[in-house]
Amino acid sequence: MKQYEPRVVEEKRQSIWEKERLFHVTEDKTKEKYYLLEMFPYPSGKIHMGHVRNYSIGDVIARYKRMRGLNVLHPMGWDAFGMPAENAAIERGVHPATWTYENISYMRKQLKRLGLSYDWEREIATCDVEYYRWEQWMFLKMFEKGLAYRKSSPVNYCLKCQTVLANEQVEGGTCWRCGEQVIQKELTQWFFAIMRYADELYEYCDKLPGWPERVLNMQKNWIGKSYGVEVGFPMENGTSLTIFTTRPDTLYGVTFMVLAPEHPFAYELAKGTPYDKEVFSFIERAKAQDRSFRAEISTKKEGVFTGKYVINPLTGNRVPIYIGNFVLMEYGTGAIMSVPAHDQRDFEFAKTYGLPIIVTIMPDNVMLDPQTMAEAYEGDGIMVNSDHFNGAQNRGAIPKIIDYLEERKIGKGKINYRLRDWGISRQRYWGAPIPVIYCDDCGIVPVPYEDLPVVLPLNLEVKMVGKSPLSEYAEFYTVDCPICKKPAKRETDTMDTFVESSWYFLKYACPDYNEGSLDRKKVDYWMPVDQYIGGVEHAVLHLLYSRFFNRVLNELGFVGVREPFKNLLTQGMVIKDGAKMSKSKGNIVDPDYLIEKYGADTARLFCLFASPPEKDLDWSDQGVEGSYRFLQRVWRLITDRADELKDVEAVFESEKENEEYKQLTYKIHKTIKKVTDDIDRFHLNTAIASIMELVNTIYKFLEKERKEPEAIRLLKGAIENVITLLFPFVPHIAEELWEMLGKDVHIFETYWPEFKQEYTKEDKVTMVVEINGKLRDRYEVERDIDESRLKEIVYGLEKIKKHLEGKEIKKTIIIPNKLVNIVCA
RNA sequence: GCCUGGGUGGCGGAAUAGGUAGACGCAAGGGACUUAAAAUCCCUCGGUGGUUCCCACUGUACGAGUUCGAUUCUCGUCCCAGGCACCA
Repeated sequence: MKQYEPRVVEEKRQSIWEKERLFHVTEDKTKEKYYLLEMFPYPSGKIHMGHVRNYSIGDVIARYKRMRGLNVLHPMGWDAFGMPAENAAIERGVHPATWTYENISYMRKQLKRLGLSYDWEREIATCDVEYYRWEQWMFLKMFEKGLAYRKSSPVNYCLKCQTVLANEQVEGGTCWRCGEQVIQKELTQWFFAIMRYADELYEYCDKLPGWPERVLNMQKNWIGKSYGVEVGFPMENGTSLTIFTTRPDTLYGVTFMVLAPEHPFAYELAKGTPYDKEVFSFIERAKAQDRSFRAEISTKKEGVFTGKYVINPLTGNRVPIYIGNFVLMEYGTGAIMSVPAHDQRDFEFAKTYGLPIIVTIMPDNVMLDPQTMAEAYEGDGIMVNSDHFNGAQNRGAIPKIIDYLEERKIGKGKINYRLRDWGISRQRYWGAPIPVIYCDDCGIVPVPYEDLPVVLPLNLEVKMVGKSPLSEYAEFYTVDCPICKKPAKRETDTMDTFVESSWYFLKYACPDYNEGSLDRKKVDYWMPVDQYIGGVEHAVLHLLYSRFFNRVLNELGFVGVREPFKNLLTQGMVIKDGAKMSKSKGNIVDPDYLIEKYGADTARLFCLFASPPEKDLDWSDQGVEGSYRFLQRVWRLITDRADELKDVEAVFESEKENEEYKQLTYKIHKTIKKVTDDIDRFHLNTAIASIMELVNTIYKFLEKERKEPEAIRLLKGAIENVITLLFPFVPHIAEELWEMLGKDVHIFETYWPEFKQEYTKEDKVTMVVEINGKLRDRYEVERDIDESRLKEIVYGLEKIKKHLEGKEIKKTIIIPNKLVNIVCA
């Protein structure tokens, strides 16, 4: 018997795969296509367990789909621009490009060592000029359409990373990458107009049945769609103050207005009034407050009276205007109407500043009295103090009130979004240059298409200074204006790296295409991605940006589909000792060590078996041992009798007279069915469990000496199935064993076993016998037994008779082939 | 506060349409083989109690409900994880 040496087996199989270009695909119209994609990694140095897990899951699906005859595109590449490369440059004096490409080559080797079935001929790295030049090209197209624009606005800025961050990249006031507190800074930046797609991105969430509920929920939360109305409150100077509210049903209860300190009217109103000084100092104070501090719920709500009033257009009441630190300029109109009776914040503000409270919604059970109310009533009820809306249910009245406002031209129904446009400028070096030139005379001038790419210069030294390296490098930024030819300056900011990952899945379809950004024909053959697999941490970032970018490219005519990812699987994290595996926690397991010790097949098997893909995986060294043990057990099962089995013709079903043969036949077919169904619904852990069961059954079968030719043939059939079913999970050992049985590996690559329906159900079933829902006995009968015959048997059972003594049977419920429940008094 | 998920043995996890709770694996205990160990193989393994080759009761976070029957459906409570949050 040959010892199981994973390393030898795996290196042998991998070199064959590589030599035969087994995973290379081309567009084949005669076959059904299947685009399987896993989120590409950032080349940080080495792969980690999260990658091993993600890519193992993907590889099972890729290999399984290939075996089922689909034309599978399974690519891999590198999200290669980004900050860590610059940090490495600063810390170790190595150029970001060198660092990145070295990491790529090491990590590529690691992924190959895992036996992942990628078409490496389609590999892309986003830091490659041939990649980002087309991104610059897309930027110019977006600029033409007004989808890329420049504006000055307060932006999130991380002092440690020395760059701007998009809203999506700020987590609880801290930087998503380094965890440093994010500050607000007024800067002129480039933005992508993702808000134009806010509604569609929101509404399409309901048209993505293949996405996890959780992710769609997160995207919806992020987009934050809310229905309401904009209402103009006339001011005494003749203009009007517009506010946004989702609660027009409380309009009759407005007792004051509040403006954001940044509101253009804020200072204007107080000017020249006795409140002038106080208002001015309040605004300055509020503006100086840190934004994340101001956004804290616990921060005290403060305000100041401007000395001016508006008229409530419904009641004619004169209502004072305040300025408050809790009103946000970015949301709605930067001004709110305040209804202290029905909004807790307004209530607290009113109490502090002694403002009146008017109740307009009355709950069913209590009478609200403004004098005694201890808090705002935010629930539903009957409208009161509301003129001709009195007596209406507030919820039902909202559309009618909006109609009423629109008829009188006081207000207009409006939908507001929380989503902001995507700020893409980064004051960093290691990214794709934004292809724009600034000319004193001509203004913002896009780089002409024929001048692309704007190449990121590699011959400069990267060191940590306050500014981006490019802004210090005259050779880069000194340029003549393409229009007037006078000296001008090139943009020195680079694009957010999330731009690269917003379209890489399209480039995989045509990696070598050079005549334009994308080869529409090939893109249309492969898109959409049939299955996308990656971590849930990108639920709003990458996945939302990609949905946006794909729409833009759809409108520009480069891709036929609107949504890029048909099905999404978000795999859980890898946990060890109760915490996410990470260098800082010191609880990492190095994939290299694991592969060295147990081999790639064991590493893959453990990751797949220990928990279902979407859940977190609890790392267990003993669990790895267990997976290794199982593979050795399979190895022995075949190698111990390979010679004996080699020339035997396998059968997958055997005569019904022999009970043991029959049982094994059933087990074979039931396992094929179970594994097929389980892979289809991503229950990879239970698929493996059922293969283990089949192996256990075969060992049981072998406890008796098997000499009859029929037994040997059936044994071979069972073993062949173990190997084919295992193949997507542990391809190296499976192929090796397959070959040992004298079989052709090439057939195997495209073969998935079929089960016979008749053998997935045994002809004898164990019926459960319950009395009043309590299990009392079990009994084996023929499948589909006649009901009256069954009752006769069941009533005659000793244990049942004992329990039924002296009781009257009221009815008997029979679930065919499962259970009998006798209901008695 | 709002919106999603989730809570099952010592542990990771099964139970696809309301029908045998705990598949499969890990750990643990016992045994076989061995001079010994490793490896391998076999047995036991939710809890409590008993007349202990068997039987009873109990058990899927907690409390109700629907049902002949609930881990699964409904309502309420508690806890955990994630998202959003002074968003008007």
